[in-house]
Amino acid sequence: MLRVRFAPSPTGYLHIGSARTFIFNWLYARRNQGTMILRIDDTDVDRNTQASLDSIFDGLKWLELDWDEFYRQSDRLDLHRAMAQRIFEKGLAYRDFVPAVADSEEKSHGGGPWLFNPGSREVTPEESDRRAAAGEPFVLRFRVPREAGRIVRFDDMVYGAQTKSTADVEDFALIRSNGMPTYHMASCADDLDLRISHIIRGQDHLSNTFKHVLIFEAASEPGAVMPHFAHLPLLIAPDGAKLSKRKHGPVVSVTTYRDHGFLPHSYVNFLCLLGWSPKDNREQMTRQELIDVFSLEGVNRSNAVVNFTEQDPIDAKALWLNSQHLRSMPVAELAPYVRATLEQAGLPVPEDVASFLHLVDVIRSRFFTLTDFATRGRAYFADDFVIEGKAVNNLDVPGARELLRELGDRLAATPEFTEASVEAELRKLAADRGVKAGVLINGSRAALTGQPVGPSAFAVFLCVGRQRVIARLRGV
RNA sequence: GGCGCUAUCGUCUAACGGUUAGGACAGAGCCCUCUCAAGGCUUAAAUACGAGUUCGAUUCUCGUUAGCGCUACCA
Repeated sequence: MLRVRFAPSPTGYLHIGSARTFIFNWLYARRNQGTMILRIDDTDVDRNTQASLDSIFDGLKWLELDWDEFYRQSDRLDLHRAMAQRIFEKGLAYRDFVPAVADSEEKSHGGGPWLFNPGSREVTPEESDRRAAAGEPFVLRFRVPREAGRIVRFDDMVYGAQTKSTADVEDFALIRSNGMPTYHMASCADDLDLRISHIIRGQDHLSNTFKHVLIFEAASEPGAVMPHFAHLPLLIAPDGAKLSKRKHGPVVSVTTYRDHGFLPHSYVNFLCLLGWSPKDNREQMTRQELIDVFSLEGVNRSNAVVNFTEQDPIDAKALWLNSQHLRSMPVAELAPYVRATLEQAGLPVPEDVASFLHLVDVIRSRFFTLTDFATRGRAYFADDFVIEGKAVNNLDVPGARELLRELGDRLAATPEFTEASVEAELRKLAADRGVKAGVLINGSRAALTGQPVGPSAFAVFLCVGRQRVIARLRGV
């Protein structure tokens, strides 16, 4: 049975890299009828925040991503400690009574890596037990094998065969002196206990995996199968640095894209294209298509740049992809998002469903985000819109306002109100007054929508509705 | 410093020894057109560098350089 997990630590908002890790896990699970597990890795009590946890849930909810099982590590500390104890009893871990050094530089300088505190490995079991019983604090460390030539190896489904000499692996901590398991201990214990079959996570854990292999080997029963590993390339900033809120601002948070009016799925689609490819030049894909085609073989090995600037936090390709989805998805699927956007902006939603769908269908052809419906599309829903500068230019064409008012009068005098009838009326007026139809067409668009650009003008007349058209033209 | 990973157009990527190195976004131009998008066409743009293996390297090997990651009683 295939089981994957996404295991964030609640120490910040939901990062877009984390979101992508969730998505790849989720896609892999859904693709292979597996189980998606959400596990909150909250063993660092000092840094955990409720706000961060909320942000994770909010982000995943917005992206419409779900999971089948939920755990939090703080509920499972006994399991972690028991597994550490088992490793200790096998002699594969030892108590280190040396206090933590405040400055970690102290450890590592001097050329080679820091491996362990001198003497701590050699403390006799009797002395160790005695000092522990006396209440002396200690950190439980893994006793990394020190025989010359000992190699740790594993196969990564993305990065291939990996090896590392144990001479380069330090005696890492399993249990802190305050009794809390470390990330490595808790993560491995849970992965084992939850029978995770594939650990799919960021590449920043690639070198940690050697430690995890050591823990798995020490903690599992003989013959137990180790999880498979698949590491994902990182998402980085245009300057090559890791994305960080402090340095790069809001681009790193999924809420930024939500607030910019992205469709959840199009953002998922965009994230998928960072570090993964279906290899057939397809870019715009539905969620089902993504599920059908996702595979670890398609995952890249080099980091992917999220292309933003200080002026514009949105990657141009993400915006393009959003517009593609916005314009091509079934309008009935889009409508609820538009409805929510309008309601949030305090705009009334047309009651008649059919005409609402038609309206959305017409105006979405020029929009890029959901936000556009409430801003550039405001005049379709409310009367309190402002006429943009460039649109004003269209009205300021000599004679335009008079003509538009007259058009309003003529339309008021004609009961028929279809694209064809409006066009006929407008062209007739232009011919009667000897002006180009464009003056009336562009002027109408400006007067009716406040926008210099938009859908075909005659479609606009119908979308705005007869009453409003007449009122707006006459009031120009 | 040590160890690990990575390296194709500005960006995302395709090409699992033989291609005029393909696609997409962004850029430029043209067409279409009631505006603006969309769409169509065209254009500019890349194999980090150096060796080696091979009849032939983007592709395999080694080195250099660069970037990233790990090197915490963070995750």
